[in-house]
Amino acid sequence: MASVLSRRLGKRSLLGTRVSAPGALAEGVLVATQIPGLQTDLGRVSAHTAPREDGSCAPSAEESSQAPRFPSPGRRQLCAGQQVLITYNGQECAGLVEQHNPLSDKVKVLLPEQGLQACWRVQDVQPAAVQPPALPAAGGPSPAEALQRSVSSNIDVPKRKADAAVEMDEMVAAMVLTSLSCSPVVQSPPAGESGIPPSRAACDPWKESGDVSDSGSSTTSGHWSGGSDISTPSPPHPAGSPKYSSEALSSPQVDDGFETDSDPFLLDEPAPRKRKNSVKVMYKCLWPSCGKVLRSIVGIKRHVKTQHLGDSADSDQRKREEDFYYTEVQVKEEPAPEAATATSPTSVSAPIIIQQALAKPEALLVEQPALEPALASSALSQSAPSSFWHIQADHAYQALPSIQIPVSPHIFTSISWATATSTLPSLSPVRSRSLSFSEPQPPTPMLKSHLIVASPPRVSIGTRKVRGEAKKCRKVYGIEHRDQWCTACRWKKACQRFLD
DNA sequence: TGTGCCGGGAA
DNA sequence: TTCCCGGCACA
Ligand SMILES: [Zn+2]
Repeated sequence: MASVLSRRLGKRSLLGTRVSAPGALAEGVLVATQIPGLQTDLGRVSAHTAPREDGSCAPSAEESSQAPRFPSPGRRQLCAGQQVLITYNGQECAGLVEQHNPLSDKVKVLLPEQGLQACWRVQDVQPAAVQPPALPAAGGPSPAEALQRSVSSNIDVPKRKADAAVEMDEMVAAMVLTSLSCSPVVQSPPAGESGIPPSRAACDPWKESGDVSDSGSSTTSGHWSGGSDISTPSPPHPAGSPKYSSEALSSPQVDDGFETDSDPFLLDEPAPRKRKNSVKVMYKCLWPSCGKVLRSIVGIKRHVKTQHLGDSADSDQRKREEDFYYTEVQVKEEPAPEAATATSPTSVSAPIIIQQALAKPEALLVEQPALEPALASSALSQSAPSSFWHIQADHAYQALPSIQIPVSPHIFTSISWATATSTLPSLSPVRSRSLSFSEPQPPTPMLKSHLIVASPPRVSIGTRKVRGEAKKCRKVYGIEHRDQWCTACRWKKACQRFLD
C-alpha cells in the first residue's frame, strides 16, 4: 500500500508536468498556442489558468510562447503556434503562425491584436525570437510579447527529439484513420509505441491514461470493481494514443492506480464536481505541437477544429476528427488531504468511538480526498474494516448505532480520464467513475446508489439480525440480578457486554 | 417458552 | 438523553 500511496503522491505532483508537456512534445519548437485575444473567440470559458495553480501547465497554456527559442536557423520553417512578427499596416505586430505552407511559402498568421487572420509570405514573417527586445515597433513591446518573454524563461525545454514529433504526427494520423474506419469503441491503442518511452511501454495504456487525470483519487488497492468492463471498449478512447504519448513524454512516471469501471450507476454522475478536493476537468488539446488546455469541451473542440483541422470542419469526418485531438484531463484544484479530518456527524457525536486507531491510514489519506462528502464521511467514520468495537462502558449502548455498524468496505472512487463525454454519443462515452473496494467484493452490484453504500450489508433491512448463541446478561445474571446486566440488556437492546 | 433485541414511546 | 416496554423472531 505504501508504494501505492507514494505513487499516488507522485502522480499528484506529476499532474502539472503532464499538462504542460504537450509543448514539450513539440520539441520545444512550437509551443504555446493561443493568444489571449484569440481565445476569446475560441471559448474563453476555459480557464487556462486553472491548471496553473499547481504550477503545472502555466506556460503551455497560453501567453507563453517559446518561439524565441526556435532553433531552426537556416531555412525558416514556421510552426503552428509560433509567435511571429509581421508587418501589418506599416506596423509590426505580433502574430501567431497558424499554418505554414512550405510549398507556397505562405504563412497563415493570426493577428490577435487585429483580430484577423491572413496569409503572408514567409519572407514577410519573422519569428518573434529574432526581434530584439525593444524592437516591437511603434508602441513599444506589446504586452503579449513581454509576457511571453518572461514566461518562456521558465519553461522547461523539452528534451524530445524532432523525430519524436514526427512520429507523433504519424501516429496521430494513423489514429485518425483508424478511427474513421472503425468504430472508436473497438479501437485498441495503436502501436504508437514508437513515440513512447520504454518506461511507459510496459504499462497498460488505458490505465495510464486514466490515471493521468485522476490525481490521487483512485486507489490501487482496489481491483476492478466492475470486474468485467461492460464497456470493454470504453476506456480506449480514440484520443488515447496521442494523449498517451504526449503524456508519456512529459511524465515518465507511471501511474497505474487508475481504474475504470463502467458502473452504469455512476456513468452519468457528475462525479468531478462532487469531489471534495474538486477535481477540475479540463480538456487538453492533443495536437502534437499544441498543449492547449481548455475548460470546456466545446472550447476544445472548437480549438481543434479551427486551429488544427481547419475551419472548414463541416464534413462528418471532420467533426469526428476533432474528438480525437483532445482529451479530458483532470486537474486537482487543491490538495485536500485534510479531508480526513472531516468527520461525519454521526461519528463525531459518539465520543467513545476510537476507530481512528484502527482506521487504515491509507484509507484516510488516499481515498478520502476522492470521496464525495457523503461517502467520505461515512467511509471515514467506519474505516475499520468489518470489525466491531467492543465498548466496555455500559453506556456505550448509546454509541452503538455508530460503532456497531460493520464496516462496509471502503469505497474508493476514482475518475478515469475520459475523453468522450455524454455529448459525444458516437464516441462511446468513456467517462466513468470507478469504485473499488479494499476488500474483494462479489461482482454483484451491491451499490444501488453510491450514497448508501455505507449501509452495512450485514444487517439486512427488514430482516432481523440472527440471534447469536452467546449468552447474554439476562441469561448470565438472571432476571433477579437485572441490575448487573449491561445497560443495553436492561433496556432490551442488543447486549453490549457479550457480543456475538 | 425463554431469550434477544427492534421499534417506539414516555419522562 | 435515559429508561422502559410491546412485540416479534428465533432457539
Ligand atoms: Zn448485556
